[in-house]
Formats: sequence, C-alpha cells, structure tokens
Amino acid sequence: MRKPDPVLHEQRRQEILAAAEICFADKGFHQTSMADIARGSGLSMGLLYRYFDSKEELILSSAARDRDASLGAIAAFAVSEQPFLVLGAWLQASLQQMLDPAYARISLEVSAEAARNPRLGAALIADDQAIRGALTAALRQQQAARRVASALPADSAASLIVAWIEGLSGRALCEPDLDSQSYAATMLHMLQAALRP
Amino acid sequence: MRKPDPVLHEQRRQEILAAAEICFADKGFHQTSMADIARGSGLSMGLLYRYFDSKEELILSSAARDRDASLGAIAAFAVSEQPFLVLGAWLQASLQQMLDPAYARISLEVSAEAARNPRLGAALIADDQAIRGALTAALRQQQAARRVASALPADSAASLIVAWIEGLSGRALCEPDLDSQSYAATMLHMLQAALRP
Amino acid sequence: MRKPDPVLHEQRRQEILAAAEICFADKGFHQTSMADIARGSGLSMGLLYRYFDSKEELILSSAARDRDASLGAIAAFAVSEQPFLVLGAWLQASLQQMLDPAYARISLEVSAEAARNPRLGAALIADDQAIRGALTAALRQQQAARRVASALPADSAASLIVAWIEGLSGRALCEPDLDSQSYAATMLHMLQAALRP
Amino acid sequence: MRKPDPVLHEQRRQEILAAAEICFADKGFHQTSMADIARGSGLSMGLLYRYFDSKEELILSSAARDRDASLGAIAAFAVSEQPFLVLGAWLQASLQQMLDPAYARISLEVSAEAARNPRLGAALIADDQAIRGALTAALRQQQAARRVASALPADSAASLIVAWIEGLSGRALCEPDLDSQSYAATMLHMLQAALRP
DNA sequence: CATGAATGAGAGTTCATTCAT
DNA sequence: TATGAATGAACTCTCATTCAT
Repeated sequence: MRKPDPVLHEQRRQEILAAAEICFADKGFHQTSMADIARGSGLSMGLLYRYFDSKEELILSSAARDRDASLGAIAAFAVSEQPFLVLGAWLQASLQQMLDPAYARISLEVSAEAARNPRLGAALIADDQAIRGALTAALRQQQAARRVASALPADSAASLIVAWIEGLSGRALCEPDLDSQSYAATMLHMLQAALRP
Repeated sequence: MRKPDPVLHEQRRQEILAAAEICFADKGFHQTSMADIARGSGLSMGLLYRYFDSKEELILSSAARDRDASLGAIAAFAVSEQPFLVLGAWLQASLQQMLDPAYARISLEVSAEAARNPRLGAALIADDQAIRGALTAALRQQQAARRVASALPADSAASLIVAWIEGLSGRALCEPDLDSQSYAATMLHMLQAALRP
Repeated sequence: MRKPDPVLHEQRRQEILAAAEICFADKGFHQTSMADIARGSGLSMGLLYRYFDSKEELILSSAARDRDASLGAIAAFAVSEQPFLVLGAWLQASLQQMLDPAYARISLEVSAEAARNPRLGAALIADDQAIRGALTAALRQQQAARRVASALPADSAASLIVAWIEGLSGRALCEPDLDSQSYAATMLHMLQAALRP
Repeated sequence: MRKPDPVLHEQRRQEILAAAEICFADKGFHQTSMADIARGSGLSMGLLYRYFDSKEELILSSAARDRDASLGAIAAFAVSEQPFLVLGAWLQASLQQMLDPAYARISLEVSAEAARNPRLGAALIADDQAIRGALTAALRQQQAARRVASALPADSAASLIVAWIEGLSGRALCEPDLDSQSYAATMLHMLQAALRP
C-alpha cells in the first residue's frame, strides 16, 4: 500500500513556488499562465493543481513565505537586548534583498496585486502591522535608553523606515548597476543621523 | 469638411487618460479591458482607438503625464537660488500625492508593469535619471554652501531620497487611515537630520 | 453613426437558441460545448457571448421560451367558457409535442438539469405551478357543472394529468416508431373515462 | 495466495453503486467525477476501477439494478391468477418510488443520459419492452375476463400506464411537499375508471 | 490487493484590435 | 467623425483513466 509522503509533497510545493516566482518576476502575475508555471516546474498542469488549488493560492503562498522569513528576523529583534544592532542587521539584510532586481520585481508584483486582491491585501496588511509593531516597540526601547531622539514619534518613524526599505525596489529596477554596498553605507549613515538624539 | 481641432483632440486624450487611470487604479492594468475604458470615458471602442493606438500607449501616456508634472517641479528646483526650500516643497507635494491611495495604486501598477514592458521601463528610467540628476546637483550645491553634510555622497543620497518617497505608496495601501500631516512632519524632520552637516 | 438594431438582436438570439436546442437534444446540455453552439449558429464564440452571458443563460432562455408557449395556451384555457374543449386541444397539442423525439429529448434534458441547477429549477417550478393552477381551476369549474366527477380532488387530478403528459417523453424515446394518433386517441379516451362523473 | 471472494466482490459493487447513485442524484451523471464516487464509497480510485471498468459501466449497472427490481415485480404479475391485484401493488410500489425526490432525480438523469448514450439507450429500451409486454399480456387477460374495457387497445394502454408512472418523477421535483398517499389514491381511482368496461 | 500521483485534452469565458457601415 | 459587431486565440481549471509502487 502506498502512502502519501508529506515531505515530498512539501518539497514539491516549494519547487512549484520557486518556478512560479521566477515566472512572476519575469512576466508578472497576470501575464504568467498556469501552463508557464507547469512547464517551469516540469510538471503537468493537472498535477500542479494537486499542489495548489488556484493561481491565487500561488501568490498567497509566495507572500506567506516572505512573511515567514521577515517575521523570523523581526521576532529575534523584538526580544533582543540590543535591538539596535539587530535593527542594523535586519536593515542590511532587507536592503540587500530589495536591491536584488529579481526580488524587487516580485515584491512590486505582489504589492500591485495586493492593491486589488482582497485576500492578498489582507494578508499583506497583517504582515505589515506585525513588522511595524515590532519596529515601533524597538524604537521606544531605544528612546527610553536615550539612544534615539525622544522627539521622534516612534510609530511614524517605524512606518517611514519600512517605507524607505520598500522604496528600494524601485531603485533596483531604475538603476540596474547600482552599488549596493555604498547604498547600504549611505542609508545606514543617514538613518543613524535621523534617529540619534 | 471640418478641420481637426487639436485642442479638442488633446482634451479628449486627457479625458480618456483620466478614465483609464481610474480603471487601472481600480483593477490593475491587465485586468482593465479596453471596453472598460471606453465605457468609463463615454466613448465607443472604435473612437478610443483614434486617440490611442493601443492599450500600451495608455500606460505610456499616463507615465508621461506624471513625468511632466514631476519634471516641472524639478526644473524649478534646479534653477532655484534656494534649492533647499524648493526641495521641501517638492517633498511635501510628492508625499501628499504618494499617500493618496488612488495615486499609490497607479504608481505601483506602473512600476510593476515597467519591470517587464521595455518601452515603459525605458521611459521610466529616463524620467528617473532626470529627477535624480537634478536632485544630486541640488545636493552638491548645498554641500558647497555647507548646508548639507559634505561626507554624504550626493548621488546615493539623491537616490535614497527618491526611494523614500516612492516607498510611501506601500504605506498608503497598508495603513488606510494614516495621518499624512504627521507623516510629512516626521519625514521632513528625519530628512533634515540626515542631511545636516 | 451606426445604431444597434434591436430587431436583428432579438432575431439572432432566437437563431442561437434554436442552434443550442438542436445541440442539447443531440448531445445533452453538459456534453454540448459553447464551440458546438457557435458552430451550429454560424457565429464566433466571442459573438455568442454578446447575446448570451453564459451557457446557463441558454438553458434558462430555452425553458422560458417553452413556458411562454405553454402559458399562452393555459391563459386561453383559464378564461374559456368551455374549458373542457380547450383542455382537449391543449392536451392534443402537448401530446403531439411530447411524442416528437427531438422535443422529448430537450424536455428530459431540461428536467434533469433543473433537478440540480437552482435557477432553472426555480423557473420550472414557477411555470409548473401556473399550469397546475389553471388546470385545477378548470376542473373545479367542470365539477360545478357536473361534467367531471365531484369525488375527484381537483388539485391531485390536475397534477396527475400534467404527470401523464410529461411521462410521454419517455415513450417517444423508448418506442421510436410509435403511432402518435392512436396514442392520442387512447389517452383522451382513458382520460375522459377517468374524469367523467 | 488468497482466492477472490465473489460475495465480497459483489457486495463492494453494490456499495460503490449506492455511492454513485447518491452522487448522480445530487449533481448529475456528467457533473459527478470518478473522484467523487471514490470518495463517496471510501475507496481509492485505482480500486474503483477494479470493480467497474468505466464511468459508463456505473450508469449501466445502476439502470440494470432497477430493471431487475422491476422485472421481479413484473414476473410475479405475469404469472398471477389475479393480475389486477398485482397491478395495483406494482403501481403502488412504483408510485412510492417515483415520488421519492432522490429516486426521481436518478430516474431523470438516467433517462436523459439514455437519450444519447446508445448502450444505455438500448438497455433501457429492452427493459421497457419487457415491462410493456408483461403489462399488455395482463391487460389482454383481463379483457378476456371482461374486467377491462375491451375497446381499449391493450398495447397503447400499457404504454400509457408506464408513461403515467414515469411522469411522476417530474411531480416529485416540482411539488416538494406533495402528499404521496392522496396521489396514490387518486391515481388508482382514475386508472380503474379508465380501464373498467 | 491497494494506492494516489500523473496525464493532457478540452471545458467555459474574455479581450485587444479591426472594419463595414 | 463615430459606431459596435466581429474575431479567435488565450486564459484558468477539470477529469476519466492508467500504472509504478
């Protein structure tokens, strides 16, 4: 008697998701056909639908995968005794990610789709709140320790930091040969200047 | 025989463009059908095609309209004797615009589409260069006058300022009831701190 | 300026409906593809959808067309001073129709589909009630005039008469070379015997 | 090595058939997928195909099961010394069955499918002939005994009785809360009146 | 005996664009 | 100048059947 293998199943899902993300980055969500994704993952279309119920499910899962990665970092940073260091690390990592054109493309694609797909929009808003919440808490902690200017409203500042990082996706696409090292250095420098008491 | 009236023609183009942008913000570029736009602008489909050769033309024109608005502001700012004031004004205006959900949606839609439509991509890159160029020049001028920290690489800083503004579109969508006044204040405050010598 | 022509539009709808009914009788509702119907009516698939929003709409319209024909007869019969004569005529006509294999097939097809399509089911039930109501009233009138056995419950009798007619569709299919004349004669004879006081 | 157990095999077939009929009544033959039936009978799809070669086989078997039930009754009635009583009993049973909405649905589904599936059509026609043949013979016997009007053509009358019963399936669906007792009484009353000399 | 992964053609529906009027 | 009828390929999703395990 054959039994379904959950490990293989999950692995396949990841493969399909990876193939889908390549297509989405390449041609956009609505320009990618399910046949493209099937071809990209080396499966038949029928089989594809055993792993994902619909095309929408693919975008949702892709967003969820991102969220899980981000929330991992955020969790670490929320419980850290030196959140500022963790912030720096997170910033650095996010920045590197955002400046990768392939990632930037998907990020934009997901955002644009979220603007009209209610399910995806809700998922993204929830993720966003979690991240801003953690960031706000960290900033408040630093303010209490007099390492961040007390005059700054922590919540607005957290939002603006998130905005800044997200805004980098546009840079990745408009400046194909940008120097991500010097971007990172300048950005951290500016950010510290903006936050210091 | 009637002569074509270029004024009427241009006016109609603007009306169509306005209708198209509403649709794009609402449903996205690829989810909007030409029939939707025809209905939205009260014209027949045949007539629509006398004003715009294709659907692509509509996105290109929409992007161009934006560029013209932005470049107007930038031009003022490049020749100003007090570019910093103009920067503030431009920032304020851009921020207000970006925080309008409808505009934010279109902005995202255009960016996402530009990531794979070469014509639109090229147009956007050119606009982007013009804006960054002007901003870089203005920053250099301020550095010479010792009103901006000399240590900052002007070009990276200009890019990052643009990124920051563009990143606000995500905020408009994730935080539907944000207070744009306090955002603007905090952002200007942080930016001045980041730039000052 | 071209204007849409409602007459042509309605005529086309009827043509499409006729083609669809041929296909439905031939292969059944779910075995008929929209491409079949398009081919049958000499139109492209896109055009088909300008006249009917969906495949379901085709079955609904087909049922509605039938209903309109039936209700016409019923209306006459409800207001007649000699409803028994009109009943005879209606019976005769229905019987002829039901014994036509093509009609019988569609009739069965529609009934089977109505058993699970709620919209169609509701439409059919409403039509059915109208017909039974008229029949019941006519029977009651005849009972008052002592031309129909008073002991018969008029509503059950009306239902059973309808059932009898509908049951003929099975005969049309199981007895391909039946003699509809002699069927009609026997049936009327039996019915009169069953109803007479 | 285990020997195949014919009893278990037959029992399983019946279980599958029961599950299939529930699905067919629910969603119709063509809307029911083999996966639905497998799920409904708690078996895997592979196993399903060990008991039935194809989906068509399921409808054929379902029709055959019905036929066997009916022919049992008919056989009793053909050899009875009091066929009229048996007719009454058979009528009563058939009527109860037909007025059950679930049965009515399957009955319609099978009839509609038989109209275009030649194998099923042939099977149904054969069953139908057997039943009408037995009924005709019984009526002739009664006519010889002067208990049925001699003027009635026995074959047409037999056909019409079958039609009447089959027509009840429509009633079951159009009159969800019908009173089957009073239907049965009225129908038997009408039928006796129609047949009596 | 039993499983469920795998196939791929075909379903209903939409849409950018053209063109006879 | 203005209309909207017309096209047909492309889309997402389904399913009867097979077969390696």
